[in-house]
Amino acid sequence: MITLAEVQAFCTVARAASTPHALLQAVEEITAAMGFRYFALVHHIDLLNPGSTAVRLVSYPRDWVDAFEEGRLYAADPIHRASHTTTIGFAWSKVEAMISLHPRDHAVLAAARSAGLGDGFTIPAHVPGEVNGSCSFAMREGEDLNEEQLPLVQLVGSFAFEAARKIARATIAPIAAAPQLTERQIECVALVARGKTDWEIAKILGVGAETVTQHLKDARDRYGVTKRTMLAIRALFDGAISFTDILR
Amino acid sequence: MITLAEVQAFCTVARAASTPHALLQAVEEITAAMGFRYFALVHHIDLLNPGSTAVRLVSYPRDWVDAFEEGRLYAADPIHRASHTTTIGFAWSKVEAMISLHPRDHAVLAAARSAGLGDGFTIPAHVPGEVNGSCSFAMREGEDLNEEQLPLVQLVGSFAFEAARKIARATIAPIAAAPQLTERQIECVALVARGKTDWEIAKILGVGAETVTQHLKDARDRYGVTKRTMLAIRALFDGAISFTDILR
DNA sequence: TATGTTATCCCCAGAACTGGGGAGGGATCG
DNA sequence: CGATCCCTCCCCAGTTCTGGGGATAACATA
Repeated sequence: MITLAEVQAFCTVARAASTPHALLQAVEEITAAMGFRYFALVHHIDLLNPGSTAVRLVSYPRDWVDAFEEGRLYAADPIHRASHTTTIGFAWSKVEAMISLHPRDHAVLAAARSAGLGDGFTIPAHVPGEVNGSCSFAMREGEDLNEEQLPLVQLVGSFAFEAARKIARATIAPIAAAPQLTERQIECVALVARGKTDWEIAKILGVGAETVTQHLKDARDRYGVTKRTMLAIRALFDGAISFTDILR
Repeated sequence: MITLAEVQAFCTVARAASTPHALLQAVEEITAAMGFRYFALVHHIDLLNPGSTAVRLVSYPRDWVDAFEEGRLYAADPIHRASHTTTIGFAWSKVEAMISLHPRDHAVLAAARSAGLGDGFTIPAHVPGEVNGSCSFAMREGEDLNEEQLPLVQLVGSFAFEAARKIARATIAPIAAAPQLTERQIECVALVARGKTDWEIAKILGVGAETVTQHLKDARDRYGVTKRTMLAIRALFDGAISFTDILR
């Protein structure tokens, strides 16, 4: 069982780390201290993309890393998907309660098990306008998570990710600087996201249809997209609109 | 100085809380136990919006809450802005190092101080596709933060926010059970979400354009929606596709 | 064997979106 | 006062979606 003091010490070391290697070492040490065997500290993007400068520190079994990359699973991994639905850490055994699993997802999880991964704990890391990431710690198969210390594991994960983010920040190209939409544009986009046509939006807002078309034209321009679908999704992604605005 | 055991106890209580009131009480207690005077657990959106189902638990000085709402500061608050740039908690005194402050921001901070707020600590809470949020704890003016326990404060903030999020979500009528899309349909929807036309998707998948149109027709039927924008957003919401698939 | 699901392809007509162009009024800020 | 931004409205041509109606073949399953 790790102590709070150890976590704080790790936090200090991680904050001071200026190279991926230094951070890797610190994370390796604390991973072992917490009783885990493996960890993965990653941004959820195409790991095969050669231009990628994202965060990536991994100590998973070689077999699994290979399978993961060759199968391009970074896009399909149910653990990653689950991490997009919460702000706090979660045990992998609880994933089924968080998202609905496709047969394909079960296959991914089975593949991970057969590569030697047991249960694990993943701490999500989201920053609006940046690619999402997470920090995961895993046991060998058959070993059990120590429920008691999961809060501390979450702290470690958060600090580790932030440290990695700080190191990589200079080189990561943001998806795009989030442009600011005007109030009217946001209202229109929110209604677009609810499947309304320009004409319907115009009726709802009490303006002419041409005006709505114009607002959406401007909004598309700001995001540099050409389709209203992309517009809605980009606005969703950086928080200009939210699911709670849309689904009621 | 609060202990880890107390944090864990709070976590259990918060997780079990089913009403805003129950959570409020728990947060109030632990706020005092941590040596803070005030807290604010909020989604960063228009607090005046009556239809809002957002998280909002606040115990700030009355003066400040009023000023905040009347001035519509939720959009401009530098603390909120700063919370959009990180994944871990930060002391308000460090905000200047995180974002550049306009004269207007200094005015906001000065207003907070004159309402009786001293230094504080804010834990960001982001979930892709939801409005951003944060959990803040504040001292009275003149009192100092206890640096030692900030990691634990961060844990409390995270757990509190997630609990509030869970409660807020439960009060919303649950969306119709997520229909399963076929693999091909999901591929098409993922590409729709990236702004592709049917013709482009057909080229990418190596099939006829009519086929793509058909897949999307079927997918729309399953979700019971009539617009591809809604289709993409619904698929995003229940995890059939993820931002990771889209923004790459 | 019958049934259901999935994936593939085809046609068409009307509705909706997109990207160009333009214009006037009001507010704010230096 | 000029510059800039925001909101409002208008026209047009071309592209794209959407909702109908079909079809065939492969595959699993009952």
